[in-house]
Amino acid sequence: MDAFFAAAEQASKPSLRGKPVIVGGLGPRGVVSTASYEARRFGVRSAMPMAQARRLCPNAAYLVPRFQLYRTVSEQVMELLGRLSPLVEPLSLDEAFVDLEAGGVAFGSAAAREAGERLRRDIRAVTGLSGSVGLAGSKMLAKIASEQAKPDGLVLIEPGTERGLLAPMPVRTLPGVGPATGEHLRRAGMTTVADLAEAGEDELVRLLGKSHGASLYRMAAGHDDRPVVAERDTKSVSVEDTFDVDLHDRVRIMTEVGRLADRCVQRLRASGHSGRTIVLKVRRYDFSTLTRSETLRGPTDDPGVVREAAGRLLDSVDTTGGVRLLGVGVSGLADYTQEDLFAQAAEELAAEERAGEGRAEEQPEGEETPTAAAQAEPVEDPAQRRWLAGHDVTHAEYGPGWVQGSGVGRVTVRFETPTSLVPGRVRTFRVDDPGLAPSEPLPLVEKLATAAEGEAPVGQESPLARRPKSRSEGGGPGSGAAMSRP
DNA sequence: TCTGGGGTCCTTAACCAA
DNA sequence: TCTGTTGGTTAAGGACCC
Repeated sequence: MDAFFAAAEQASKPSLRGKPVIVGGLGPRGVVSTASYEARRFGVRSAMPMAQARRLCPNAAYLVPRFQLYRTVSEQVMELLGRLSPLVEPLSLDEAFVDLEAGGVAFGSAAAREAGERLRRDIRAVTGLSGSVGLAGSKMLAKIASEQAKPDGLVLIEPGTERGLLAPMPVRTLPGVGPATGEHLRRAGMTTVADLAEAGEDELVRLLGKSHGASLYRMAAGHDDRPVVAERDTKSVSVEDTFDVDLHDRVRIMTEVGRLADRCVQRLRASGHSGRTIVLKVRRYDFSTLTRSETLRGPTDDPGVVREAAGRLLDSVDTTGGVRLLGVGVSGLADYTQEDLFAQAAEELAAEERAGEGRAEEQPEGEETPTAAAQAEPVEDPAQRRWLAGHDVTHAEYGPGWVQGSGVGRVTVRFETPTSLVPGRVRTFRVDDPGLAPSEPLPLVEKLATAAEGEAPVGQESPLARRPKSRSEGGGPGSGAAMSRP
C-alpha cells in the first residue's frame, strides 16, 4: 500500500486530501511512521525524528497512528490476496508476498499482469486506497519491482532480464543491506550490485560472514529461491516505552519495569503463548542499549513470575545518568493455553494491578516529574481524557468528526466523515465538554453490496472457478508479488 | 529539539556434557 | 586420567525490516 498510514488518514479525513500528512509519535521523542507523498516533497521520511519533520514541513497535519483503522483495512486487503492464492505471506499490515503459481492464477507475464491490475482495482474499490504491485519470479525481485511501482503502479520483471536490471543498482537495494553493511561494502569499494557479483562469493563471505555473505552473493546474482511461507510462528513478544524525559529515580524505574512486565504478559497470553526466557532492555541517556536475560526452568505466563525476573535483571543494570527507554520481552515461546492457568493468572494480574496502583500513588515524585510515554489508554474521567490528534469523536449536537488538536483545556474538532464531499467545519470545545465522546473509526468506503456479501468485488471473476495447472512451468513472473510499504 | 515500537535472524563467547 | 573435539544451550549484542 502506498504511504499506508497517511493515505488511510487522508481517506478518512477529506480536508487532508492533497495536503501533507505526517503520522507518528507526537511526543518530544517521536519519530515519523509514515509521511504522505505531499509531505515527502519537503524531505520528510519514515523514521525521521518528528522535530526534524516539523522544521521541514511545519504546515503538515500531524497525527497519531490509529492501528485499529489500519488493521481493518489490512484485513480487507489480505482477504483480496487470499482470493489469488492460498500462499500469502504478510510482511506487515500493508505488505505481503503472494505465490501466484500456487494459486493457479497466472503463469505467463500477460496473465500475471492482468491479475495484478485486477488486484489493484479491487483494492481501490474495497478500501478506497491505492496499492502498488511488483511481479517477478522471486521474492527479492518482486519486492524491488513493487518499490519501483509505487506510488499507484505495477512493475513486472521479465524472466531473463534480472541480472542486467540489478547490475547498476546500489547495494542498498538488496534486502538485508542496511546502513552498516552498505558502509562496510563501500569501504571495500563496492557500491553497485554488479560490484558484488564481480567480487565473488568468497570475498563477500570473508567480508560479511558465512551466512550473510553467501546469501548476498546469491541475491546479487539474481538468485533467490526463498519460498512464500503462509504462516510463521511467533518467536517472541515484547513491549517497550521511551519516556518523554529520562528516568533517574530507581524506584520509579522499577515501577515502570513492573508495568511493562504486566503489559508484556497480557500480550503474551492474548497470543496464546507462554515463554521461558525473560528479557529486560534498557536504553540509557546516551542512547547506548543493553539487554539482560534470564531463562527459567519452564515456560510461564504468570505476571508475577515475569515481573520478578525482570526485577532481578534490573538489579544487575547500572542506571546512573538516566534511562530513556525500558522494555520487557519474553522469548522461547511455547503454546500454552490451559484454561485454569488462564483464569488463575488473570486473577493474579488484576490483584497485582491493584497493588501496583497503590504503590505508584505512595511514591514520592521523581525530580523531573516525567510524563510517561503516551499510553493511549482511554481514561474514563472526562477531566483527564486525552484527545489524541486524528482520533474520531462524536458530538451530541454536531455529529461525527475528528480531533484536530488539543491543549490548554481545549480541544478542536473538525466535523467531517470519510464520505463528506467538502471539508468539514471546525469547532473548539472544552476538553471536558459533556457532549463530546471518543468513537470508532468509520469505514473509508461505503460498503458495496457485492463485497458485503463476501462475493467477488466489482469486475472480478471468482478465482475458485479456475483449476490450478501443472507446476512444471517453474518460476516465471507471477510466482511472487509484493505490495508496497508505506 | 535527534534518534519509536515490534519483530526477525545472525554472530560470538562462555559453559557444560559426551 | 588427561586432552581435544563437538554440539547444545544460554547470554549479549548488532543489523535489519516495516
